[in-house]
Amino acid sequence: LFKDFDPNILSDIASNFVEETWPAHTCSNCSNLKYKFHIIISGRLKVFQTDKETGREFTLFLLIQNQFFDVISLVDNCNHKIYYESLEEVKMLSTPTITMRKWLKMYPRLNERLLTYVSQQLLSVEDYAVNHTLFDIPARLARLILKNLNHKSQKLEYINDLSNEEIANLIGSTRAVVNRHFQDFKKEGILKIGRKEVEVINLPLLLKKATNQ
Amino acid sequence: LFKDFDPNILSDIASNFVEETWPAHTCSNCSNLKYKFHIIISGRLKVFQTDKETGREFTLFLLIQNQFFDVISLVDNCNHKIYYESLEEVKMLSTPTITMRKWLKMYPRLNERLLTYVSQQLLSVEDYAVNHTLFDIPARLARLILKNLNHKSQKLEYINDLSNEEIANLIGSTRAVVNRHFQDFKKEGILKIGRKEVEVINLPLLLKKATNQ
DNA sequence: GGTTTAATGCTACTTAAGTAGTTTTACTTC
DNA sequence: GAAGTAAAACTACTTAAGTAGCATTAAACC
Repeated sequence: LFKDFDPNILSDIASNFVEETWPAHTCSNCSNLKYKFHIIISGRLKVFQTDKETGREFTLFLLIQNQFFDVISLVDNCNHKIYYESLEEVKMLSTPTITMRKWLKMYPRLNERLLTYVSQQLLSVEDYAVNHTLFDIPARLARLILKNLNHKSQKLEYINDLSNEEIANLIGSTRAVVNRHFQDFKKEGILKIGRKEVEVINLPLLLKKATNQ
Repeated sequence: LFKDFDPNILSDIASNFVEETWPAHTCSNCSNLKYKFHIIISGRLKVFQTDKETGREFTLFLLIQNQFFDVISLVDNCNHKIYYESLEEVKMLSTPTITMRKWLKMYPRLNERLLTYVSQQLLSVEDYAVNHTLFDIPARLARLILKNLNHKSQKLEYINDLSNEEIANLIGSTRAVVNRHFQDFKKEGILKIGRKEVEVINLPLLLKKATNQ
């Protein structure tokens, strides 16, 4: 975000950030964070929505190192009602929204970088929306796996240790349904599944699943 | 987008735009438009994805006056595979992507304005994703109506003349299902439905539907 | 004004996804 | 190594959404 900035400016900016540490499974909603901007240093932060009636959750993003939140709240008149939860201990830098807005005025290239970032988020949510609308759960599951697959190890990165429940939240389904299809994939020889661990055995078949055969 | 620009600069910019007119129901995919940036003057432009297998469509945006496309393609390394269709005659201004990128470098506040625009698009798609994941079709339909309701006339604006098919594309469903629930809403005294025309009769009941009772 | 076309309305059927509840497994912790 | 806990596996059931096909109505166009 602040790459190629003049060292003096950079140290001034840095002095306005404070380090925060959230222990694993810390929850927070937007209202507590409304007036701060955060940059993640380490750990994964789940950004989600929830329906109190049914208790169902939907994960919009899993933020990692060098990602920010909430960018939307930097933009005037944009209001974001959303929840956050750390999947493990998460370290981050934070600064008041007002300070960040001031820098946006002072250093125009920041806008450019945020534009890139928000555009990627847009593509990511678009992708989710399209998948959810046009594909069934086996296909969405296959696509999630493919998106996070390390082709060398044939294993998942970044989401490998998630429970069925969290996987379900990522594709907009429920634990039981995700598990059902994992079992099917196992029977069909597509996946090898350990506890919180997934390995791809038959990649061509998985690719076929990803497009509804 | 170019508000408050110096008149001289503005006329230079204007000279680099050409006017385009798409007749009603003109289709185009991204590959034809990859190297151009467009600003809509009049008419509605549907931005959608489609599954060739099933023929199902999903409408991401309905763009109107003063909206742009494709902003994503202005950002480096972002690639947008998407389709466009004019719902009626659409007039727009267009300029090469390269020119637009040049201006982004020259006039930093353009980045700021695009950031605002993309952020709103992000919120809009987020809203779609959350609705699709957490609510059933009656609720999504009710929410779509509420979002486009003119509270004075009790009628829909902007999407009032759309067919059941196009409504279905907006909430990620199919024509038959949308029609089924429209009939239910009619029977329950919530809506009065004419051909390509919707009027709200019982707003409290509609609000109740919007949250799954 | 009659014909064509498109949108809507309706019935019957199929199926995937969600739900509930229980059992089994494996990991953690003392 | 035993006890406790959380995740995963499995069975049975319910339901909403999608699909197919046709009938009806309204609009558009010669």
